[in-house]
Parts: sequence; C-alpha cells; structure tokens
Amino acid sequence: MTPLQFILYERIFEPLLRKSTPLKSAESTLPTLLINRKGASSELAHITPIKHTSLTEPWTPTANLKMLISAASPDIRDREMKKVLFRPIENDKDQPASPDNVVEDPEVEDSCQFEAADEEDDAEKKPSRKQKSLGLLCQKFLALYPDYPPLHSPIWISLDEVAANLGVERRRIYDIVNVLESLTIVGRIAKNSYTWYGRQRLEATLEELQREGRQQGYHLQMDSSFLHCPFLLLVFAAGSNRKDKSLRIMSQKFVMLFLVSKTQTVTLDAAAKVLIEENSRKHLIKKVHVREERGRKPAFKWLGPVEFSSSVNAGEKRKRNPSNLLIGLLSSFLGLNGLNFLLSAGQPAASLALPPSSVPTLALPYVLVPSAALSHYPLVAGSLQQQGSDAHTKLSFGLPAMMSPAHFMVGGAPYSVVPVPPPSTPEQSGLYRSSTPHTPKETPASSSKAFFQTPGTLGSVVSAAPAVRKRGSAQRRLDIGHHPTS
DNA sequence: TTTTCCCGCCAAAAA
DNA sequence: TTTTTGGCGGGAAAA
Repeated sequence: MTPLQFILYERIFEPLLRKSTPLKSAESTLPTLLINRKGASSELAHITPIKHTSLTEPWTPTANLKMLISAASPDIRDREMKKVLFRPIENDKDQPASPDNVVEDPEVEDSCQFEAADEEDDAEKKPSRKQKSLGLLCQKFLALYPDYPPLHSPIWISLDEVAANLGVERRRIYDIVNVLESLTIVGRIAKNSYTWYGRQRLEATLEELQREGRQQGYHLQMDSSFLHCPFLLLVFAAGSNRKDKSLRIMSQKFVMLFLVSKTQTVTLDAAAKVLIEENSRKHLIKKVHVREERGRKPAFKWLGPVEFSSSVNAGEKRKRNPSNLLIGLLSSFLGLNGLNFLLSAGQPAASLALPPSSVPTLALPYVLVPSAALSHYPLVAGSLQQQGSDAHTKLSFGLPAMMSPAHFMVGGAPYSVVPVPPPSTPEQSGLYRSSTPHTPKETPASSSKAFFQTPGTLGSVVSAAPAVRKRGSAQRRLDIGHHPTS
C-alpha cells in the first residue's frame, strides 16, 4: 500500500503544481484499452475484453506507486501509459543514477508512437510480476475514464465491470478503488458502484487535506524535524480497529503529509516505523504484536510502550533496512514522545539540507514531491488562515534554519525539544469524507468517525480477541517487529 | 541473501 | 443467512 499512495501524490501534485489549469480535456488515448466507460452497464462483456497486451514496462520496482500517481495527471498518465503499455519489453536495468526516479517528465520517447508500439505482442511470456503489479493495474483503470467527466452526466462505475475489463479479481479492484476514493477520484454510491469524478474534485480535496493536515499540526512536526517525514507519519498511526487501518485512511494521511511538507521528502521506512511505533504506544500495540503469538514467529509482544520500542527496534528490525541507521535511531527514540527528530550519527546536518539529491545518499527509499511546486501551490499559498500556525509560512528553506539544534537528538540522547504536536487525533476532524457526496451505505458522519477515530477502547483491545488477525500490511512491511523469514 | 509485493484465504461489515 | 469488502499472511519474484 504504501507505494501506492506515494505514487498518487506524485501524480497529483505534479499537474497541480505545475499548471493549474484544470481542464485539459480528457484525452486519454489508449489504444488498447479503452473500454466502456460509463454507465451502460447493461451487458458488457464480462470477458476480459481487452487484453492486456503485453505490457511490459520499464518500470522500476516502485512501479505501483508510479502508476497510481499517474492517475492524477492526465498528460503524464497518457505518456506513461503509452510507455508502459506499448513499449516493448526492455526493462531490465534502470538508470544508473537514479534508480527510481519517480518523477519524470521528459517525454522523450514516445510522442506518438503508440500505435506502433507493441505489437510484440504478448505472447504470454509469462506474466512477470511487474506486469501484474497493482500499479499498472491502476493505470489501466484510470485510463478508462476521462479526467474531467461532464458534470451533468456522471459516470457510473461498477466494480464487477471494471474487474472484468481489466481482467483481474475483484479483490484487486478494491485496493485501487479505496485509494482513489480517498482522493475523490471516485466516490462510492452503493454496493458495487461508484461514480467517477476524475480530477474534478481533486483540487478541492487536496486543499481540504492540506487544511486538515495543518490543523493536526503535521506541518509543525515536519518543519521541526529534519527529515520531516517521519514525524508526519506519526500521525498516521492507525487506530485499533480494522477501519483505522484501512488503505483509504492511510492514503489520506499520507497525502496530508506531503501537502504540508516543506521538504517534500519522505523516507518510507522511517515513516512506517515511526508510524507503527507511535501507534502502538499510543494505543495498543495490539495490532502489532498480535499475530506473532500464534505461531512461529518470535513475536515480541511489546505491549509495553517503552519496552517494545527499544527492544524492537534495536533488535530485529535492524536487519531489514539498509537505512537502518537512521531509522534505528528514530525508532528507538520514538518510543518516547514526540521526539522530533534525530540525526543519524553519520549524517551531517548538511545533508539534511535536502536538495533531494542529497538525500539519496542515505540510501533510503524516498519519495520526492516537487517542492517548489508545492510551495506555490495556490492552495497552499492561499490558505487562508492556517490557523495560527505559525510562521513558517515564509519559511525560508534554509535548511540550517530548520535544524535548530534544539530540535534534534543526536546519538542516543534524544532531546525532544519540540513540542509534540497535539495529540489530537486527526481522526476527529470530519473533513475527510465530508466531501463525499452520498453514500447510502455509510453515512458520512458515521463513516468519518469510524475511519479516523481510534476508539479509546484500544487499551483493552490489546490482547483482544480479534487478535487473531495480525498486523497491518504497512506495519508488516516496515516491520517493526517481526522478522521476515528466518 | 533481503526486500518487495501478488495472490487469495477468510473474517469483518453489509445486505 | 449470503454477499461484499478488504485485512493480512505466505511465499515467490525481484533486487
């Protein structure tokens, strides 16, 4: 999931930032897959009409992300689509320099070659894993509908239909739809049916998210921390119940982080870890430790806040990421309170400065959002009151500035200077779903509540019965506890 | 080897 | 109850 979200952001931001002209007609020109789009639901072929011709793609492992992103940006999307769908296979190695540069823009090759492309045909060469990626699938999904559908004639989407068109199981569609819904690219109408909004509401949604993010104080966290991101993630901490862990919610939170971020950089693993820890210590850890018990994996049940944080990070997770040093520190301190940030021992402040390029040196997985763009984002600038937040509006990017010593911790001694952001749970704000038009199924109110809130019950939950299920995927990935296979 | 992440089981939530 | 949604683990592909 994570990857997906990141992608989305990117795509979304790009277009918005760069050009603020909303309408660009939809011109999704995809040769192969254009399926029906609209409502005639009657009988569409259930068969997989389109065949995904062999799409080979030059995508990097992070393909998923990219693809999701493409959703938001029409031009990019098309461009990418062409590349992906039509280009003969050739992925194999990526660019030396930046392995996965997410953002790309040159539209070099392609211009209009789509037609010719492929042909190679599919042949079933065996669908590689990449070809089956969620990211690619999402792209295809997006390609089916216009970016700016006419207001008067809404496009109706049936999940079954889509699944059939794309030739995938329903389960996969849920993943995509949830993310798209979080950004109001689609809206749920009822069981099995959604309305396509495309980019129509995107801007408004983003604005809302940004507002919300500020309201929650995410920006404070970010600004104060040198790597910004990790802290934001704190907020993401999922709640104890199922809904809190939903892809939809997480997605929104991620977006908020980016919208509020000055840096525009987020380290995935750091984020995740932070998130998790926070989460667990805040409310029960339940999710985290739960799963292990049952079985084989040595689980650490870190019910105790402190305990788990220290033990966990240090011990197991270490191995997992290369970027551990940074993260390790992070996590260890995390257990404490908000700590704002840490410097990895080796990491000079300078690097923090962040020219994105510098960041990579860390070898951390990260995502970049066009920074400049962000700041110029109309919404941002225009944001009226940021609720008194403060001053960094004008913030000069001087990194050094951000790094006031006060805020970080070095080595093992964490100093949490920065005030921890209000514990407020973002969840409370009702913004999120309010935008959704109608949801017969779930009332907005209730849903918003459910989604965001973390029931205070958590405490009890810890060993909860439902414990059966294990931890969330996000957690899993970054893993806080748990070690992979032996 | 380690990390990413697809498949799809199966349990919550709806109907 | 049945059906729809969608966590989550497993294990294999990719790095």
